[in-house]
Amino acid sequence: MKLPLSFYEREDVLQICRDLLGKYLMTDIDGKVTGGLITEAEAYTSQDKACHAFGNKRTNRTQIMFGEGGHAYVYLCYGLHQMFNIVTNREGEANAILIRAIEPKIGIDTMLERRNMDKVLPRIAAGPGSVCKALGIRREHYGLPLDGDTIWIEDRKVIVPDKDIVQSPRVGVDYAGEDAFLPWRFRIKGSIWTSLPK
DNA sequence: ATGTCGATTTGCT
DNA sequence: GCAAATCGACATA
Repeated sequence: MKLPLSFYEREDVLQICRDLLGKYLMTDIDGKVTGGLITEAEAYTSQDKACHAFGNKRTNRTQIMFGEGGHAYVYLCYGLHQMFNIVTNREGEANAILIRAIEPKIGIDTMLERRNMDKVLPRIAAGPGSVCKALGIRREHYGLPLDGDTIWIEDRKVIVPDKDIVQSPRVGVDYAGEDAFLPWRFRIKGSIWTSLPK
C-alpha cells in the first residue's frame, strides 16, 4: 500500500528515517515504472549545520522543506548529480530525509538503461546521485507530493528488525562541525545494496 | 557582478 | 587512490 501523507507528517524525523528502511520507493517517470527497497537514508533538520535549511534559512531552494511533510525535495549537487529527499514534519518545521541507496526490484531493465549498465551491479542505485539516475528523478520533480502517481513509497510488509539497522555519521558533511558526528545515517546491516561505509 | 564550493560519481593512473 | 566534471545557490560587494 502507498504510504499516506500522515506517515511523513510525524515529528520524529529519525523515526521516519528508520521506518523508511525496507519500504519501496517507486517512480513512474517517462512512461516507465521503476522501484526498489530502501536500504540507506539520512536525516536532516533545521537545527543541524549540515542541512541546507540550517537556522530556518528560507530560500528558493529550501522553501519546500518548510512545507508539509510528504513532498519531494530534489536538488543539484556538484553541478551534475540530482539528490532526492523527502520532506517530513508539519508545515514550518524544515526536516528532510535523503534517500542514499535502494535495492532494485521493479523495472530493472529501465534502470540499467538509465545507468548505461549492461548488468546489475550493487552500485546501480547506491549513493544518492545513483538512486536518482536509476529512478529517473530530476529537479523538475521538486515539490511533488508523495501520495501522487509520479513518485511514491509503498509498504510491502518487509520487516526490518532493529537488530538489522546500523546507525552511523552521515556522509560528506565534514563542513558541519560537530553536527558531522550525529549518527543520522541509517542502513540495513549486511545489505550489499548500500553505498560504502565512509 | 563575481567568486566559492558543494548531502558525489566516475574513470584513469 | 585521486582528481576532474560542471553549474546553481548563496554570500559578498
